[in-house]
Amino acid sequence: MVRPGGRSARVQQAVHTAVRELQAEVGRPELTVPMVAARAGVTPSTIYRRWGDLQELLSDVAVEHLRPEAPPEDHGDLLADLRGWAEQFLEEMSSPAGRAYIRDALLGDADGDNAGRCSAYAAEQIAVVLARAEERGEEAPDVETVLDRVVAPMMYRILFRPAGLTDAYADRLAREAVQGFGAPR
Amino acid sequence: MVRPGGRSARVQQAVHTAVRELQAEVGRPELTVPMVAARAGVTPSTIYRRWGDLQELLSDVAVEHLRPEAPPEDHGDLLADLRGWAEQFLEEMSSPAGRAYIRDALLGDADGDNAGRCSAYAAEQIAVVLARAEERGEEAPDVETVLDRVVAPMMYRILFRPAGLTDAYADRLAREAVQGFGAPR
DNA sequence: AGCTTAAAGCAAATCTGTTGCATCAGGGTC
DNA sequence: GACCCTGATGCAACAGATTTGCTTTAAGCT
Repeated sequence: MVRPGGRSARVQQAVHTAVRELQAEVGRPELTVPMVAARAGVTPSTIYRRWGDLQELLSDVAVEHLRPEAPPEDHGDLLADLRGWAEQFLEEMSSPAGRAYIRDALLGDADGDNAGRCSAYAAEQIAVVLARAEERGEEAPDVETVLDRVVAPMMYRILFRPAGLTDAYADRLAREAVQGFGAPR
Repeated sequence: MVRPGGRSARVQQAVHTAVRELQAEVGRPELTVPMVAARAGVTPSTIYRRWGDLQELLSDVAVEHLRPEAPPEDHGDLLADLRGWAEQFLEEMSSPAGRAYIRDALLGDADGDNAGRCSAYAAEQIAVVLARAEERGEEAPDVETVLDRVVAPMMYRILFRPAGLTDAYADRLAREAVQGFGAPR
């Protein structure tokens, strides 16, 4: 059972904080479970029991970093909203830090839970953009289409070919997703 | 320097074989470097020195698994070729084993070399399909477009939402990539 | 207030990962 | 074909990480 206000919650909080601080201070490659435990004021075995190993812990922390902090900006029309969102997404995710978080999130995640959560974050943001478009009376593709046409290509290139990713690329994907959505099949 | 016929090559071979055998026998979560070393008739320090850690070793082995074994089948036209290739790709990659290999290839790979190699394999196969289409006089998109429209969506879903991936999905992506390529922008 | 139980602390034992030094096998040179 | 040079491997000792059984703590419930 999860006891939200209790000691477990405090421990989780302390451990997460310790991971973030130490990542910044000593760098991820130097991180060890005992080091995190010491900083969090906890014994290593607690961490091993709760998280299994360092990778799962890092995965947890990474997912928190990847959670969007604010809804996407409203630029007045679908294309502009989607372009803005895609540009920002690409910029954040393709940075060395962003790529590290994505890798960590995927890595310590045998069941795919954390990966699914990341995708859900993106889907939520896109859903907001599309809902606004609907309200304005614009024709809009559905979330799945935008995932396929915009998010997937960016993520694929971030993971598999991390060179030459520019705003222009994000723009083009957004444009093609919106304009092509009603195009002939 | 790599000495292809020498001891290094034999060691590499023995270690790779040991990894594959042990993955099948005890499962990947139980794998350890000392275990692999013992099976390969090698000391652990050799592995640590050559590969750094288990993840990099697994990454190496995974990339070999992901190398295509034969050129894509020729079905007589672009759409059929692409559909066939996409279906097969999705089937192989979305299986639990396939996903494990992809994850391993991506994750034990600080510099992104192995990930790049995976993408290059896919790009080669697609280039073959597209070159055939050109020879037949068919209009064909370029490789990058197919990566964006077909490979990226499949890979994104394999990694981030590993549920409900069917042949029909691969079909649809292939169809949209081919028919939409000349569509209005 | 007292009881129940999941989670945390503690400590011993085990195994993984690291490192310095000696040895060995290939490849190149004469 | 015998001889050195280079880099990779073996060995062994060590440091540190991970596991595990048992005890203790504290949150939630009656």
